[in-house]
Amino acid sequence: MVYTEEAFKAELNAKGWRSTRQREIILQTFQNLPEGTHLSAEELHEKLREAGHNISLSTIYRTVKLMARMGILRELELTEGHKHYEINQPAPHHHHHLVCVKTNQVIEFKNSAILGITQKVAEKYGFKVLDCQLTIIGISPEGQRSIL
Amino acid sequence: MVYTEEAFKAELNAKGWRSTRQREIILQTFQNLPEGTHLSAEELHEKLREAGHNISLSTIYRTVKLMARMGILRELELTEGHKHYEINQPAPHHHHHLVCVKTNQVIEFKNSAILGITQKVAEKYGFKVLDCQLTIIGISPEGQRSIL
DNA sequence: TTGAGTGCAAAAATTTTGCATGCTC
DNA sequence: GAGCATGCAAAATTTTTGCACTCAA
Repeated sequence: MVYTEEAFKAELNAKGWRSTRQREIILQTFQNLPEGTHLSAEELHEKLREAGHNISLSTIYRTVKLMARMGILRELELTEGHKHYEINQPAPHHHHHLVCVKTNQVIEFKNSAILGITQKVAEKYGFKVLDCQLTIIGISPEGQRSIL
Repeated sequence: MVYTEEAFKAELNAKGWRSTRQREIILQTFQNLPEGTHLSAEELHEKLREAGHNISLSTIYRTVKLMARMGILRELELTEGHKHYEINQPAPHHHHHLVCVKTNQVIEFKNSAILGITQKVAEKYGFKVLDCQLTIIGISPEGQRSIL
């Protein structure tokens, strides 16, 4: 899935919002990230600065929230203490997370059954689905071995 | 599932931690909440104060984090902007959440297949499971009707 | 007796907001 | 031209931490 600038603009305009340079850049940045990479607001800010784009943190916060509400980004709250965002990929690339409470490691996994469950539940309640996340919290093999 | 004071103490001691009045009270408070109720640190603080227990916010933050790491509480990050905690119920009571990005409403649902998927994934990676949460983010019927 | 746990206040970290200015529609 | 979006700084919110004191093991 590659959102073209035009499609993005059309979707924004349809809701009365506007296409801006900042929003385009942020979308492109997320689309060019290696699969599974997720960034916090601060990390995105830094990455943009490195690329020569001075976009304020306020705008970043406002934009990622907007894009999450549009279903373009997924908002992840894993173990790092702040929110992370990543591109919301459709079915074959869609993944979920396994999180260790001891080592804080995060493993991604895919499972095709989850989407089916999600669609059935959403249909029952009349929801339009933007994203679904199965997060498994547990203790990794390394964590189980550690003394603490 | 009702954790007795003794079982709680034993589990704490087994890891070198201690059973304290504050920890007992917090556990009891969560256990007496109606099913599906989740509280933020601040809400728990207020609830404890109402019940005549003056436990500092610091202790509350430290305790809920500890209990989440023990698997006694689940840490939820739904839409409210801060973490919420609830008792981690075993299978028949275990539930998941459907969240609307427009109205912020949260619906709980149960699904027995999720635990099976979780166990299979955890086994593959050698994880000991503490909790699993399928969170569906979408737009509720009311949200779809709203103009904004 | 030892050191883990608590409370308090201060600090840190993260996110939101008011307002003047800029830019899209 | 109207009003949504941005940037900046300030504020608000949420969470963590240092330290002296308390209490469980």
